[in-house]
Amino acid sequence: MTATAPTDLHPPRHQPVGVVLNAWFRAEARSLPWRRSGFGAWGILVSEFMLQQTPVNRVIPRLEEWLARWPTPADLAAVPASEAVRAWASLGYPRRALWLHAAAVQITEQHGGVVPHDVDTLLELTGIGDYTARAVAVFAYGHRHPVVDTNTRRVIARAITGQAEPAPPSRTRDLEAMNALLPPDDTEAAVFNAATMELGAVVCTARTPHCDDCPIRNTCAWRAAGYPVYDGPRKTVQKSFAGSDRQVRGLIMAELRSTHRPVTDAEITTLWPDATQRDRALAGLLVDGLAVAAPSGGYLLPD
DNA sequence: CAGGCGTGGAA
DNA sequence: TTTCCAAGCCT
Repeated sequence: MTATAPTDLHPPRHQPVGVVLNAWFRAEARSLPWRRSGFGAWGILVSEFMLQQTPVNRVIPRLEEWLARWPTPADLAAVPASEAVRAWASLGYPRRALWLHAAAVQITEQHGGVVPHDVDTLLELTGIGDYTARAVAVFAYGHRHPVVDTNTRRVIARAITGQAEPAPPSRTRDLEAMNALLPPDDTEAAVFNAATMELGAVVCTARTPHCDDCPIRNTCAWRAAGYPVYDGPRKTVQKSFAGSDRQVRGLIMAELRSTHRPVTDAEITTLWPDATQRDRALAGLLVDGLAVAAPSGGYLLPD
């Protein structure tokens, strides 16, 4: 064996993070439906709606069913919103089903049935915020923009800033931080956005990060600092689900999804013992458009 | 801008 | 058991 060359003793330490992460992503990324070539902008859009606050493994079966039934925005726009809410099943946050249906109508009526390309146009669609607009423009159409989600914020906080957790989200600051890391090439930038999210999802996870398996551990600022504990402001704690208005809303929605007939007040009464909370939950669903009063009495999913 | 909005799996 | 967390958005 020959002696190790000096260059091997001092490998490049500042290879752009994008180059390293993209190579890792191309070798290690999970195979997910929306990453298949030719998946289509509509499929990407539906997947992004479903993935808002809902884990990947729970989304996949609903997504496949959804796209088999409604392969284009016009297909979804042609059915009542109630069908979207039923197909949403128990993914949670059923307002998203309503918003996705509304977006399909907008796309069909205002954009010729084609999912818009531009971030600003996408932002005008119901239920699409800054993350989803950028995700669609980048992952469906290959445009070069920073895409920042909760995974991205955590990866940047650790690998770049050196903190265990990100500070509270700041749109301007977060986008600038990601923009500074974005590779110049459009395709590489899109892959980098996905790779950063993937790293946060499977390696640089919230609770027990797998730092030994991390492709950028050698340049990670958090690791270099000795993994300091987070000392910033705490995230607001969510009220427990049991006994919450959310739980009552969920029970009523499950009942509405279970039938095409009006659900009567008597049936709703059996779902939850506390009348005040029941009334509050039902009123909220009516305001949100997830339930409507049936002409003959009782309540239905919206048309 | 803080709070509300479902559901279920994992630690 | 309880708590945390999961590709956010809207008001």
